[in-house]
Amino acid sequence: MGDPGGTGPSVGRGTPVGRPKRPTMSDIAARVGVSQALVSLVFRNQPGASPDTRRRVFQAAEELGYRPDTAAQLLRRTRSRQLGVLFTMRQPHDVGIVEALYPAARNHGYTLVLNAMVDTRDERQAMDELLGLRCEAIITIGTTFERRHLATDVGRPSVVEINPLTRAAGTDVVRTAERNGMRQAVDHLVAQGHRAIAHIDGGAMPGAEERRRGYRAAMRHHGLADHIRVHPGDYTEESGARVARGLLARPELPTAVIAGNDRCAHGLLGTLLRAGVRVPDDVSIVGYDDSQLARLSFIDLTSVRQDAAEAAEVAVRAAAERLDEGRTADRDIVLDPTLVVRGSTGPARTRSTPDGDLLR
Amino acid sequence: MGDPGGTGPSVGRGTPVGRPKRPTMSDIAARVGVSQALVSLVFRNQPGASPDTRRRVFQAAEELGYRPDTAAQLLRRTRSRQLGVLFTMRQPHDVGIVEALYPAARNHGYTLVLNAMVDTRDERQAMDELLGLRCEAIITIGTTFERRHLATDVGRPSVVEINPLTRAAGTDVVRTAERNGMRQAVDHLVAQGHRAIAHIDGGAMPGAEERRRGYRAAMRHHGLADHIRVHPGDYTEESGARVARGLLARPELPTAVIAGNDRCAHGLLGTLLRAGVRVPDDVSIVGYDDSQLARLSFIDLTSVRQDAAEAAEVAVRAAAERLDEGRTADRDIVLDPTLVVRGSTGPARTRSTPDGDLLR
DNA sequence: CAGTACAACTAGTACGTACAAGTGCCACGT
DNA sequence: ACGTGGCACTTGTACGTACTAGTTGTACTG
Repeated sequence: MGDPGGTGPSVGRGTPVGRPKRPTMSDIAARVGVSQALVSLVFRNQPGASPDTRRRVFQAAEELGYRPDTAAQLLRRTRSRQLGVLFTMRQPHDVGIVEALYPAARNHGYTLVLNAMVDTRDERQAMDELLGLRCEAIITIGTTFERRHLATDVGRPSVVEINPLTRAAGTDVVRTAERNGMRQAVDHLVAQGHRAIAHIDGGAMPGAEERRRGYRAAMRHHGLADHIRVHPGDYTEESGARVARGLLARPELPTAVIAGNDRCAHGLLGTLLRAGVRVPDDVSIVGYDDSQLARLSFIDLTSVRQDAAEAAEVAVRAAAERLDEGRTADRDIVLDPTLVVRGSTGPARTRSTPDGDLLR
Repeated sequence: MGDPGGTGPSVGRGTPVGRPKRPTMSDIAARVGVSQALVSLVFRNQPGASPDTRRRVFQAAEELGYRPDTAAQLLRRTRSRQLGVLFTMRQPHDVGIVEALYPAARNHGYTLVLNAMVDTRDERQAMDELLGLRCEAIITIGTTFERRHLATDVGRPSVVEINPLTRAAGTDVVRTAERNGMRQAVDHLVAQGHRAIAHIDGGAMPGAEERRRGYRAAMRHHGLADHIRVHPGDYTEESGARVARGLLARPELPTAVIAGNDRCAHGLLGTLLRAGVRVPDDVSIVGYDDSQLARLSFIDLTSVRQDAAEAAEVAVRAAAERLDEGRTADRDIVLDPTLVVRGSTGPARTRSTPDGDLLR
């Protein structure tokens, strides 16, 4: 703490022990008998070197075990063409987005620099590292991006937020039409005869508030305002499990539950199954994200799909627009989700208890 | 492909559009009225600047929104003190190790550079990026590290492999005493009266072969050679699900199954539960890794714990020994796992079918 | 045959920082 | 008065690459 230089063993502080220094372009140049500048040309694949020379340069590079020095390249280049990615590794859907970012970035001629947010490092620190590496733009995934992290406006990078917690001015946002997604989920359940449809919300997690509102609106639209039940939760399995235990303690289960995300749905599903509740015969469950979890054969979750590849592509394009085309106005990009129906939803059960509700 | 310079829109190729260049140490120096070298001293927290000057430097830095340029630092410094991490984001246990690496690296005065292996990028490419960033050592987690990726021995970085697929010469290895872990798992089950204990192996995944052998040895040790059943699988949920379906199709289930890892156990558990099999009453299940999955209340998996924090700490220390203390001999560090008993294992069921086997 | 165009190259410098080797100044001791 | 030592600071250079502005040599044009 408060030790920018880092604290460590003093032994060997000066030079990595016994490590020969790596070959540079000049070494290659000397070996081939040309200038360093020409070697640089060859590696950048630019005109100005004969085919024969190119071959010899590549061969010498191979023989010497040459690797371009990214630090030097970054320092010298006018553009770094690097995009920083701030993300968490614990949400399967976020991981999917990161994976999709690689090809998307490549398509636009950019390189990614990952920076995971883990408990032991705060957002500020992660951000600093990315900026230190000259990232031209930062893409955040599902994080609380705080604008104050950027000390001043001088040299401030572009920021694109995917599914952000809160929307900040001066940034582009790529988000899902949560209202639409919730509407599809409720429509689907209602079409199957469900009326008592509960929702486990995501509390203060990204997108949770809109999903909550979307759920309420969709329920009202179907004249089911009286059946609105929002159970507080978050985006973890345990929140789903906790709500499940709460529901089991009551005399009557809802016939369907829409979870805040797939992990939450997983916890709900697992806990209900353990308690002998049949899914979807007794209770239908809908998840959110359509992450890999939802697709597992024994989970087989109906889920609101957010297309990770599309979000990634759109986010990179937004960054490219700012960097390459000079756009300065903020963009708010809303992607439409799609309900993917699987085995966790089915027709509403006929209530067996003497209750006023009728089937359908 | 074959376009090292990257292909992208030609617009704005030269300079990020409308972006003022970031402040440097010289800017701070000019503002405070000192030399750039002194500013450098201040940031490195080295002696040679008066308290008053330090304060003014920091203040000017704040006002200008200065951020140190990592590229320039890397280029100039004799040591980068960076460790590259090659990992996959799909195994919860591996994610746990990555998280634990951050504090471990900090303790030894190192910084981490992450590089995720995703389907769209091969190992070779990821490796090159890390080396380009001057990482002094590479830590791989559960990957097939191929030595040929390092073109020559010149400037070759140290490599520490955590749970590698195959052991390569010239690298340090941090691995788990799989035999020991399997022994504990089998001992535990046998103590509960189990005899028909099956194993779903991890196929060609890291550590799988040793776990398989450990299982066989432990079974033989208990005189249960006749009950050895190895079902081929891998480290995914679906492999566990597949084996579950296979088991269900047979007349008799084993009374216990040891899965190759937690994800596999999860698939097994989920599929069995769905089929009405009670766990642990009908079948006991043991996982491997003790990842977050195992700890979920509705999964509650008895699992062989590999301590991620310990593995991370030991791996960083191994790298530091080579880099700071000049060790050159390979080290093979074996960590002992611990069985964590949870609710997925219990006493063996009494067979209800007319079968020669007796209880216990 | 002079002039020109082009391919194939080289020289020189800048990027932002770290580090080695100074320089000036003041307090101190004798 | 003179040296001595330490503090606070500066100068100069190097890191490895990219990019601009040349400089050759050769073939081609009219």
